[in-house]
Amino acid sequence: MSRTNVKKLLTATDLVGQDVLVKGWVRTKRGNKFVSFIAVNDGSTINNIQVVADAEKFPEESLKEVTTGACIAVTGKLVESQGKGQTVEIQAEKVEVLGTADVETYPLQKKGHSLEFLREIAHLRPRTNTFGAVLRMRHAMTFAVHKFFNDRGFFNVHTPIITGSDAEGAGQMFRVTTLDPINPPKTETGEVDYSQDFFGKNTNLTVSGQLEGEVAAMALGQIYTFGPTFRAENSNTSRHLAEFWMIEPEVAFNELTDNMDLAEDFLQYLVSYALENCADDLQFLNDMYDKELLNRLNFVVNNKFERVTYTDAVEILKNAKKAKFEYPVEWGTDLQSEHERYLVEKHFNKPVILINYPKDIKAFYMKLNDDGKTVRAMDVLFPGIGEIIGGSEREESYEKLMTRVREMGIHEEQVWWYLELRKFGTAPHAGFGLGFERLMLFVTGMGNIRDVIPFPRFPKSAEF
RNA sequence: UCCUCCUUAGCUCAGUCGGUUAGAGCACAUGACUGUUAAUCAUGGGGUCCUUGGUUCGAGCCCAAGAGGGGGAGCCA
Repeated sequence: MSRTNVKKLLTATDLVGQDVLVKGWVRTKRGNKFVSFIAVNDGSTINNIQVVADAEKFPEESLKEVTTGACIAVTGKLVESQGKGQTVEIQAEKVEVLGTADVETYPLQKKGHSLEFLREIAHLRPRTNTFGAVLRMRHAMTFAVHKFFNDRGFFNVHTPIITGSDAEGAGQMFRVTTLDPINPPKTETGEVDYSQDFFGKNTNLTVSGQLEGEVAAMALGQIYTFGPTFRAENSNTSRHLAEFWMIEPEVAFNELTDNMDLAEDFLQYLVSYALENCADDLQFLNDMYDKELLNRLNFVVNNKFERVTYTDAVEILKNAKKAKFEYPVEWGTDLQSEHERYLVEKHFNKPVILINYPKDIKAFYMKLNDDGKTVRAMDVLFPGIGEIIGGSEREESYEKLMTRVREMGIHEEQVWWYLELRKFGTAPHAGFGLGFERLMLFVTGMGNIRDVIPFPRFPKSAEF
C-alpha cells in the first residue's frame, strides 16, 4: 500500500472506509487501559491525524515505543471519528515504529517551549507546530515571488555570490580566499598578495545582486534576482541576519512612480497569496502569537500605501508636538527607527513609501532630482518591521553618475563594467530590494528574524 | 558595538530581610479511569541555583569579572 499524507487524509472524503497507510512523527499519545489515541503529523499540514489503537489489538506493552517524537507507520481503516475534535481518524490495524525517540532525552514536549529554547535545537524545531507553519509559509512565499514575476514577464537572473567589487558600500563583507591564513603570500610592501589568490584578486561574498541585476535589465528589460546575501555587520537585532535572502527586481524604462507601483503590487500580492494559501498555518500563528495578525494582513491588502516625500515627512515629524523623540529631526539626516515608527504606526497608520531622500545619505547610483539635493530613492516602511524595501530610480546619465562616483570615493576600476552601462545605450531604469526574511516576519507575525529562517546566521552563531 | 534586563529541575518560572532540608506547573515513571483532544486524578524520582573570584559566622540572594540569552539602539534588507 502506498502512503497517503495527512493533509490528504483529512480532506479527501472519498477515502473514508478504505484502508490507508500513514507515516509520520508522534505528537502526543493519550488514552486509558482500553484505547490509545496517537496524534501523528507528517509535515504536510499543521493538523494531525488521530490514530486509534484498541487495547485488544494493541496491548499497552506493544505501544511502549510509540512516544512523543517517535516516527511510526500506521496501517488501518480511515473512519469517521466517534469523538469530537476531528472528522476522521484511523482505526489502527498495524503500527510499526520506524524510529524511536527516548522520552528522557528527546527535548520536545507536548507544550511550553520558548522560541529562545527552540533556537538552541534548530535541528528539531521544524517538528513543532510553529516552525512547521513558518517553513511551509516560507515555501509558499518563495513560490509566490516567482509566480508574481513570471506572470508579469520578468526573467529570473542568477547573480554571482562571489564578487570582486566592494563598491556598493552596503556594509562589511565576508572575504573569500584560499590563501593560507597563517602564512599568506606577501607583496614587496608587506601586504597580503591577493594576486596569488584563487581569483587573482580580493573577493567577497555578495552584499547585493543589484549591480549585476542592472546589467541583465539593460538587455532583458525586466528581471529579478532571488538569492542569498551576506553582510558581516556586527548587528545584534531581531531584524538582521548575516546570511539572508533578497529579491531584487530591476526594470528598464521604469521611473520612480512605476517603481512604487511595482513594490506596492508585489507586497500586496504576496500577502494575498499567504491569506489564500496558508489559511491553517496563519490561523495557528494568529491564535498563538499575534491576535492581530490576520487583521493586519487584510488591512495591508485592502489599503493603498501612503506616499510621502522625505521633506514632507520631516515636516510632519517636526510638527508632531505630542511625540517625544530621543533623536532630533533635521532635514539632511537619516530618519531614526522611532521616527519611522511614528509615521507608520501613529501618523498614517498604514504602510508608507518615503521618497526623494537627501543625496548624501543614499547610495551613489541613485538618480539625482532636478533640485540637485535629493535623489529618487524609495523606502517602503511597514508596521512593526520598519524598512522592508529599499530601492530607487537609477542614475542613467554617465556624467552625473561619474560625478557621484568621485564625490563618494567609489573605486572606479572595480565597477568599470557597471559604469559602461551608461556609456552604451543607457536607459532610465529602477528597481528595489526586498528582504525576504523581513517579509516573512510581517506575514507570520513572528517577532524575531532568527525564527523565520531554518538555520539563522548571526554574530557568534553558525551552529547547525 | 552601545544601553538595559535576565540566567534556579528536561521545559516554563517562583524563591520574602542574607539564615538551617531550594519550591510550583508541565514533562517523565508507577497506578486509576471504556473515546481522549496540550486528557484528567493520585503517588514518586529528579538540582554544578551559568562560571570564576570576593564580602560574610553563613550566599540562590550582596560585590567584581567573564560567558550565554532577551528587549531596545546603531548599521540595513
